[in-house]
Amino acid sequence: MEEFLQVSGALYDETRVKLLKFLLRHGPSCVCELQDSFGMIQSRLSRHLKILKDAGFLKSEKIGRWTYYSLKEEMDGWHHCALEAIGQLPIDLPQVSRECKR
Amino acid sequence: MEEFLQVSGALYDETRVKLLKFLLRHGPSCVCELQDSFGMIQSRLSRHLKILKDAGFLKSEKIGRWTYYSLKEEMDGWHHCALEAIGQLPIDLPQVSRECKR
DNA sequence: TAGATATATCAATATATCTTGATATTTTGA
DNA sequence: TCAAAATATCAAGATATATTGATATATCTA
Repeated sequence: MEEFLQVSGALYDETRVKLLKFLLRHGPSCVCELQDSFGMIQSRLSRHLKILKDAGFLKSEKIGRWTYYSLKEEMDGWHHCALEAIGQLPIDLPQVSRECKR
Repeated sequence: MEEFLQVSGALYDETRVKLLKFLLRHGPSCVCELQDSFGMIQSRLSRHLKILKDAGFLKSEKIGRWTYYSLKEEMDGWHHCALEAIGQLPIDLPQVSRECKR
């Protein structure tokens, strides 16, 4: 039950749904890339990514000073179904923007 | 998006998940039956049923002075998948209790 | 018809979640 | 080695949601 609620909670936020859809479309992205694309302040973004990761939707990999977030490969039916539904939502995503200095 | 969030929000509450599972197992139930089974005060229960109904999980039928709630027959994939996940949750449900005087 | 039952809704309070700004940590490159 | 960049986390205030108790409405039955 606890895990089910954690997943539902992760999905109950427009920002997080958009992040999932963005990663679904554009693949692995570093935090600063998402930050620039969404025009979101860093602490807020970091928090939402953590929630999505803790709920089992994302994995992260640290490379140098960048952390790349992407969708987990292995997911159970419930997660998978959620992503499917999100993939079909008719919402506008921001353009990819990379102002981070690498 | 709005509807997706409404559904996620409806699922982000232990009480409501239990209600869905109860109705999944026991079929149509009147409010007082649920009230007695769950030992929940009436206003609280009524509120949660309304949220589940508004989110597209339940329908209600008024018969005499009773209102019966049950799962909607027609549901999209996202709703359906949620119910499937809930059906598999290993949680204890209350015994069916009918103290309402009919 | 009056009283009891079933249900819905509202107002007030309690609790949880989100946002922002500040701070801490790690890594890189000059 | 030091400063800047990338990221995470924490504290405080703002916002949303849940719970309770009170009240309103409709229906049944004596």
